[in-house]
Amino acid sequence: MSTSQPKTPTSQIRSSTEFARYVGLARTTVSRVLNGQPGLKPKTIERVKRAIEETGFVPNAYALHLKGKRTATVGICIENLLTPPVVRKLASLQRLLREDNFTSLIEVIEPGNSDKVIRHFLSMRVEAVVFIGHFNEDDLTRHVAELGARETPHLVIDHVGIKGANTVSLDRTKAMRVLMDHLLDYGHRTFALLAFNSPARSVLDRLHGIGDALAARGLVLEQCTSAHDGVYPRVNDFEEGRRIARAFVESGKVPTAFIAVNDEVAIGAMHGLQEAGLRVPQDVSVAGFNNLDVCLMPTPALTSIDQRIEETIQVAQEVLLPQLGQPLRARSLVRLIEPLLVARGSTGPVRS
Amino acid sequence: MSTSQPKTPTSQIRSSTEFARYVGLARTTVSRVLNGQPGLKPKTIERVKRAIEETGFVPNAYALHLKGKRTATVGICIENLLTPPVVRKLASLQRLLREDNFTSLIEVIEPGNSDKVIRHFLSMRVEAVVFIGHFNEDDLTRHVAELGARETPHLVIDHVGIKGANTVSLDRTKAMRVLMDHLLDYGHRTFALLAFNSPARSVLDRLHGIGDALAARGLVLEQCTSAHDGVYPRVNDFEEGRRIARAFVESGKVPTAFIAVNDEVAIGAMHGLQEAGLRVPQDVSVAGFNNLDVCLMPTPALTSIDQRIEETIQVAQEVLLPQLGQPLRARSLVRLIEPLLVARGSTGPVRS
DNA sequence: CTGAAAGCGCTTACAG
DNA sequence: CTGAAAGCGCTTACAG
Repeated sequence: MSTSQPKTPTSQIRSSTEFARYVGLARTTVSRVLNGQPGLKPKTIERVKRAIEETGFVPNAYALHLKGKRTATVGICIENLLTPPVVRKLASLQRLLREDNFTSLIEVIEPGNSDKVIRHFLSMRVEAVVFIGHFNEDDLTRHVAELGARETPHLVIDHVGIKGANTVSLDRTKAMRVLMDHLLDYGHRTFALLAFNSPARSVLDRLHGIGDALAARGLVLEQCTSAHDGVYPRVNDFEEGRRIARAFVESGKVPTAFIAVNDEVAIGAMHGLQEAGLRVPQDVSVAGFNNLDVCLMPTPALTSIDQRIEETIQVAQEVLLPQLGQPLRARSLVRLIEPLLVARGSTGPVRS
Repeated sequence: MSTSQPKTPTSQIRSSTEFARYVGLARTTVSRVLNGQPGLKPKTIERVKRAIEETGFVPNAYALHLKGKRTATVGICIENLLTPPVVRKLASLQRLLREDNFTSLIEVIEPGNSDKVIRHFLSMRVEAVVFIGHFNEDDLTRHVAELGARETPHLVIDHVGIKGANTVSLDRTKAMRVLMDHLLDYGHRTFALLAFNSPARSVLDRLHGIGDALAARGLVLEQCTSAHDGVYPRVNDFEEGRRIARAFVESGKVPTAFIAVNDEVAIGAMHGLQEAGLRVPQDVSVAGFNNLDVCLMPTPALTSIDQRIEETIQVAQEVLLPQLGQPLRARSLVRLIEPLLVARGSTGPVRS
């Protein structure tokens, strides 16, 4: 019976009872082998191992966890907009969790489904919930409170300003201060803001950073900056950047520095400006945000802000893992990640 | 007791027993309300509903499924390389599954971890497994066979040629035939192949398509095409495209049409060619693959092949859902998706 | 070193 | 319309 037909797992065996009968041992013994407990005869272990290969038996996770085993599961909510930075954060986090033998449950939060997702996570008895990206602030605040009441740890990545939330985020305000200082040092005093017309907290924080940097030099945001942002939904960020750049050119008032909400808009704008005969960076400087691969493509390459995603996720892990299975910490914790300015050819001294 | 303090869920309640005691009903009754079974007094239903709000009680999914409820879970394996098309397929599929009240378990397959992932899926008693992208062919074949032996349905998206696998994929061979016909009709007879130096089945299929299209006009692949592909690992596809384009220019033998493995390489190449003083499409035509947003960015915009991802996922759903909970179908099924050529300014008639 | 018994949190016949 | 009992597939004391 236990000879050699290892190729076709007998799919009949569905429970440890059947499996134990197949091996000819008590369920208890089998369970102990499966869990690597000490004090088993090598021969017994060998028998069970071989039977697993023969039958392809996989224990039922639902019974395991019902019986008190940790679920070792973390629920991850990600925002609707699957931009490269969000995907990279998700992938990095999942990898780190898996290295610690945690499974992740991943759900995209869309308008109106966040309660359902959280309930699902709770029913799966996740040991923590992580939010990556930007969400409806009220929903998020409510979920954070509910998780707290259930003593389930949570972590909010990227969305700052949520009451009571443990947060890890790029310091977006500082990011823009750093970028502005870079441009101000080059002598720029007039700035085009491209596609910053969003009420999202992440964008507002960045506008604050811009304002702070200007204020530090005695300048006023409203006087130094201008915008021609579209009001329609953006279909393609590249196109949008080009469109806005053109609007500046046509208006006849072209600032010396263009600051875009992201790299795609920046590159679109750069193309728009170059098509209008302006030279980058001799006539205008252009800067993006996120430091995507695409930054290396235009000529000159695009100056951008790197989110340091690996570092963000590293910190996320350091903050999250110690909380799992522990009594909930009383005070919430906010960690900000230092932005990294990657200066390339698209920004330079203002023409005198 | 059941007055009004709805804000603070009493996190103590962790089981239906405790919950039933709280409401003052039998567990059976509570269970029936939770499952929406008929024949309950409205007042009873009301009582339970209110208690749920008061306590925030969420039933334990592990007990539910152990007791025989369907897990309504699908395992999704995605390839390591999280390119935009892969992410879009994943997101679309998960959305469709959720609309049918299926939960998805998502795991990235990395070299050597696929067995572990499949075991995890099996232990979670998934009702099907979906593979998105390209994987080690032997692993994939083995997993497909194992799932079959366990009567668990599966679906392979994108990876054609797996024995016994239910497959939905873009017809990559045809995609290249269509693109080649487009270029051949324009009079092109010399072709640069950019970054097709991969042994992946998806790339080989595309090379076959190129060969077929040439053969149909009495031309021979080896005589019409040339390559300067790098042997190093690619860090940045844009840079790689530019580098390869430069190699062609420096070699002094510049084909009239450049066909790239993807949009990023194509755009990099286009920039490289333009920087060398060649005009697109007057001097050279350039074509990409995937029809990403970035295609609209260069001047002229990039001709590309659209994978019709929504259609792919739609078919995936139509093929997969009917299999769930059904006896396993004997013959495997292969569906190919028609590619869509999106001709833009980067391709044009060959200079006479 | 191995086995029989209890119990995790649910649902589902089966009685009342 | 509601309740007591059995059982899903495991693990963990507790005996032998």
